[in-house]
Amino acid sequence: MIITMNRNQIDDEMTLFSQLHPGDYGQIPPPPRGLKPRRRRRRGRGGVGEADGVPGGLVGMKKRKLSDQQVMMLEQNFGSEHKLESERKDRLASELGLDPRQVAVWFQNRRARWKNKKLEEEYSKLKSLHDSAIIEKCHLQAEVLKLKEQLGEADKQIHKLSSALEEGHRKCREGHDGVNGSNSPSMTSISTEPLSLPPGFLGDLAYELDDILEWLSHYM
DNA sequence: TTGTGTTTTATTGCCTCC
DNA sequence: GGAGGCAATAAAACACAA
Repeated sequence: MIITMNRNQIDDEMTLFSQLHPGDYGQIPPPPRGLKPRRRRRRGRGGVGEADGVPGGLVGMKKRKLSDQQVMMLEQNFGSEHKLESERKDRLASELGLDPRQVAVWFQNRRARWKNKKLEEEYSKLKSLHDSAIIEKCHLQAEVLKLKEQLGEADKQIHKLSSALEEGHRKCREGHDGVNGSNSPSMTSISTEPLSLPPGFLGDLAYELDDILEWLSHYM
């Protein structure tokens, strides 16, 4: 898997990584103060073939792949400890018939690979967390929508109810103002009958409304 | 065989720590 | 100031499709 990132992304990842793995060997150094643009280095295969001044004594050495045996041994050592003290480096080098510098370089590159792998793992972990958070968010949004619809419906019913109450009230007043007699509408005509609330729709509120209606029929 | 992409080995330049 | 670490990068080695 190839991840292409620009410098800023990499820096962000590094920061994240160092936060997630504070104890890991690779303490990411703080951003260099007054970061100078890196000087483009000159190359020239002269490095390897130079007669002198080449660190590690790789003079005249052609770049050569390490044998499976050597790699296995190095991997074993890396597995037990990612850091390489100079004593171990020299011992390993002589055991494997390599230059100590080669051993150091191998560890260097191996640490870099290990770090990249860790980063990729961390990335996939965070990505799956992010994905499930997105899904959860969708569910919650759908739920909010549903609840809003229910709320609108409840508002309508409440409106209906209060209109019915008002109507009852009005009729009641008319009854009182007119002749006390047979044609006065009784409070029992105020009924919640036309209100077809879904069962359990208003919950406890429905009981309260019944109480209110009863109370009104008593005192009006 | 050859072009192309990936991996591995090695170098360079900079930084930190002792 | 030197040793050692790291990022960036070059270049050899390797894998593999066309």
